[in-house]
Amino acid sequence: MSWTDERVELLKRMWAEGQSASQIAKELGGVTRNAVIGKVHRLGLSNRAGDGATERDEAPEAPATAAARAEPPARAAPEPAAARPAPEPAAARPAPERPAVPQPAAAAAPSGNVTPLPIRKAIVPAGQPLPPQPSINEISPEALASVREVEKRARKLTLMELTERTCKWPIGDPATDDFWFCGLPSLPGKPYCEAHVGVAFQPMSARRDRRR
DNA sequence: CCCTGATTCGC
DNA sequence: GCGAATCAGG
Repeated sequence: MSWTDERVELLKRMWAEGQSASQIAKELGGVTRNAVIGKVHRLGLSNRAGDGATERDEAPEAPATAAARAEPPARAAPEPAAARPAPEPAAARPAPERPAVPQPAAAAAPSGNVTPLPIRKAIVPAGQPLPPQPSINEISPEALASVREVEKRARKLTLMELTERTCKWPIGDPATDDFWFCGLPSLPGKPYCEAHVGVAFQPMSARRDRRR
């Protein structure tokens, strides 16, 4: 692959957006992250400060990583400060036969149907109606216990920190600050860690049997 | 280990 | 100009 105008343009765009070299390489295809970095330097783009405004003396310390900047988006209503009692992380979640839950970017976790959550009733992700929500009793007690335990050790990653090898199980309420992704090592080829795979993927028969 | 960007240097 | 190898770091 060569650096065609289009590819260079895409590179510039993504780099400006704060995408990492490896992400850009993946997107472009046919090049490694090294190639991307090399190109970035040759193009003189290495200083990701973006504009050239004011930046004299002293590096901005935290160069505003992608993760840092990507955090805030999903806030619907401002909800004037006010002391919001910390909602405890919902423990139980949907357990669809096929993974209907987080799908990387769209990950708008349906808030657990276990904890009512104060104030914020429940922000429906928007768009289509939610898929049938499996009730808590459709999940085996063992899996549930395992999940509760594991979530205490979650790495609490933000959306942007997820990779192909991190568990993408959402924890907490996306409408509050108590929201993150599990982030523990995911099972090879699976989107979740062992514990979360346990509640995400279940044989239909097992679910039916447990159902009330 | 996973990941990041920076630099070097033979091609 | 290109990018693998390497370095330095989180």
